[in-house]
Amino acid sequence: MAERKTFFVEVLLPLALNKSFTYRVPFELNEHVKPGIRVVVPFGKAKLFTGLITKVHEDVPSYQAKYIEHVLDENPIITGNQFKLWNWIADYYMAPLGDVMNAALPSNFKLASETKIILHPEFNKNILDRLDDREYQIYEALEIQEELDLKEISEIVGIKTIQPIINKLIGYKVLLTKEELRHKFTPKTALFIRLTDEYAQQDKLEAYLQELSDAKGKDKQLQAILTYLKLGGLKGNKAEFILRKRLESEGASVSSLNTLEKNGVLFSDRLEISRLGEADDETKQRKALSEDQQRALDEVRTSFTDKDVCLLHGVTGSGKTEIYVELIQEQLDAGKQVLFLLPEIALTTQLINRLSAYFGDLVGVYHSKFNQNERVEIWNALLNNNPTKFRIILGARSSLFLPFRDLGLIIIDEEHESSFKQYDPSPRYNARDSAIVLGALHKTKVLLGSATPAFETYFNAQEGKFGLVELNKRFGDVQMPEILTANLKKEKIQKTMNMHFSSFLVQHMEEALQNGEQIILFQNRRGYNPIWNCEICGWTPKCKNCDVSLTYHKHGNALKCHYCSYYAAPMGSCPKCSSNRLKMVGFGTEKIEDDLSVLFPKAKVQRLDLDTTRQKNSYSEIISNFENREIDILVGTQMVTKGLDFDNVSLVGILDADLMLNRADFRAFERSYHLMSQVAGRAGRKSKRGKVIIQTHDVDHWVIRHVIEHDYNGFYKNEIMERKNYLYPPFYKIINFTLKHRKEQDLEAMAADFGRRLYNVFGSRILGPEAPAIKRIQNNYIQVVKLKMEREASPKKVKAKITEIIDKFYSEPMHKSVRINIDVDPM
DNA sequence: AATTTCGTGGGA
DNA sequence: CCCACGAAATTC
Repeated sequence: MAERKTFFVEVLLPLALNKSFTYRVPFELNEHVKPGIRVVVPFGKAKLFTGLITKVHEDVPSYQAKYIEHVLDENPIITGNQFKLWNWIADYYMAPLGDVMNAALPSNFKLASETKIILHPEFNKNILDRLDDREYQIYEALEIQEELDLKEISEIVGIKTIQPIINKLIGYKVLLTKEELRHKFTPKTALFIRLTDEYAQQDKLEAYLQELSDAKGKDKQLQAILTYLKLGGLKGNKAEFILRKRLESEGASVSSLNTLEKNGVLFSDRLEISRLGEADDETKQRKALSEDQQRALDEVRTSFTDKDVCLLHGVTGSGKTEIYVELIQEQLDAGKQVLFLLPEIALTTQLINRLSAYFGDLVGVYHSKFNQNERVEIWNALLNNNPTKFRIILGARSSLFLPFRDLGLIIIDEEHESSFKQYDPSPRYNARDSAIVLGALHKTKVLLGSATPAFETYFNAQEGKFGLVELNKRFGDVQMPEILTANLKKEKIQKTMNMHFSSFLVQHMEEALQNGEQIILFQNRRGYNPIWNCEICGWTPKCKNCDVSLTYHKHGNALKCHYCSYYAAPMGSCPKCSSNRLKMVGFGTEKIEDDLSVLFPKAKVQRLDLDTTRQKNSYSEIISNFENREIDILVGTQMVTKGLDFDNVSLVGILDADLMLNRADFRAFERSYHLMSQVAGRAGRKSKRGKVIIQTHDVDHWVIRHVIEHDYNGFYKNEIMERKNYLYPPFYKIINFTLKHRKEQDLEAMAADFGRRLYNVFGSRILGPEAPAIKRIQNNYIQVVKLKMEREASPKKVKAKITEIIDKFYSEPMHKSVRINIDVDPM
């Protein structure tokens, strides 16, 4: 018999800790432990966690290690390259590896136990007399609920320290705790309907149809059944389930379906649905490339011969997608996988449909709103390198964590988008930059696409680090839109403003509406929502947890905080001076919607922002309504700027350019340029040159001038000098340290101390500490310290120093209660 | 991160 | 003296 070895494993747990934990392997599992395999391990007093084995070894630790409880996988669920990427992200973004794992694994893979409290099975009613009020309350709640978690119990009794009470009740044998491994996932279902077995019989059905058509007032029921049959509900004698929604949209009335169900003709059931495999039947023909596109494609290929990353800089509407399609096809033909990254909101749009039309089932969509089963399905298909499924992954930033086996190309569209950077929760990684690292790990080329490249990217292209290919013409020689400014300063003096609309804009809107053309209005989001203000004393309602004014939401008639869940009812009079002169100031999209209904009572107006798209499908619904021309004017935030192509939009209005230009942020101009030219790109497609009107007080602003002339290059040249002079990216790298604490004074003192320690090492590269514009969020005060370091500095050395300083700082007892968040390359 | 343990100050 | 809370320690 072979020698019995004692193995230990390093297990990575989904916690924000910078270390792994050592567990002992029971002999019978010796054969099953390998790096990359998930295990269930006990943690703390009674918890169970799923963790990932990172290493198997025989080094006996100095403490008594606990045993692994279960092994969950036969084979590793992550690849070596994935693990390398995790480590790179953890190092570069200074995030705990556990956080990276949390971001990387689909939540279906992560099981964590939750402590549940239940009644003791041997519990004896006699003991109830000995319970006090609180204890009795808990008992009572469990009689009703059966199972409660600690937080719920704490809410029921109204105090926070419930552990002693629970322990006492456990001693009395009233309660028990139960540790439960639970899947966080609930499958998505929808209502389906089919004929009952009885009516699925040919003769029975025919007789019934005859009966319906003879009887009076039953045509709707007849029609409902015919619709069901038309959609292929009956296969021989077998009745198939059909999506109820689909029947309804094909003309079966809701009430007749209900009646038929009541009469035992139809039978409905909730079934699990997946979004997989619903691609269009017909595969579209690929479009032939224009001369310009062909040239760009050739240039991209040439660039890839000696550079790993290439920037495709093509104006909106220049047809970058067709070039992507060619490059994807080439990889597919070579049997390789392709990763196509997009900003989250662009994912729900037409691009998916277009690519699915080209590539059918080979496209897998991976993004946060999609169901977990599907994610695991995609994960496993990639892990097994399934040659017939999901060869192209279309996804938001997290899809870069998938287990690619044979990656041939990475495409990042809308590369400049700030949503590629994750802020909360940690890891604060930039998916574009991480994807370039992923490309290097796989020895794969990376293509970045944008109409308005990020400065960092364009800079790298100019320096020759990345290849650069330009597409300056719109596809089919559609003209670039004509951009005009509306002079708010002048109109205010001449009193020709109508609410927030200049007469210039109104006039063009009228014209467009008369021609039956559609309009998009863009309004930057937060900070511009309506707030209340007392005209007499200037009082404004504030959030009680955060240092912000509450904004008014007509929907729900409430004053809400954008940073926490606090809300308040609108007050009739000012609580400070009791006047009733409370007025709304500022204008959000809601207000604009109202104003429009006054200005253009006949036009159909629709809002597109976070509020109106909260429900899952409302976004695509609004978009398709707009496409079908059921909406005349679409008012929206950033959302209207993203990759939407509409044929009938002749006018785009930017309601307030000044607000974005005047932001105190070194990226304010870059962002303004991006936003303005992206929205402008929505105007005018095939037949007619579009018009864009920018409302501003400063019509001669140099950024606006460059937008008008569609001159990215000129804008870049101007702005890059500023960046250089003021030591900003891409010349310098920034790391932000955000300190949070409940007490303002303590925080200020600690932040000053922390800043001083950094200053002692990095000198004038340290800025701050400083309170941000919003200095308190959810009852925590905030201070920010910035580090600006030379691009040439060694990130490894800098980060080692930072880690040293932070560790030292935290080792001093007085600093234990402050939290420090690190944000590398902040956006 | 999420519990468990520790320390302190208020209320009877 | 006890109890509730917040801070600090601990997790293999």
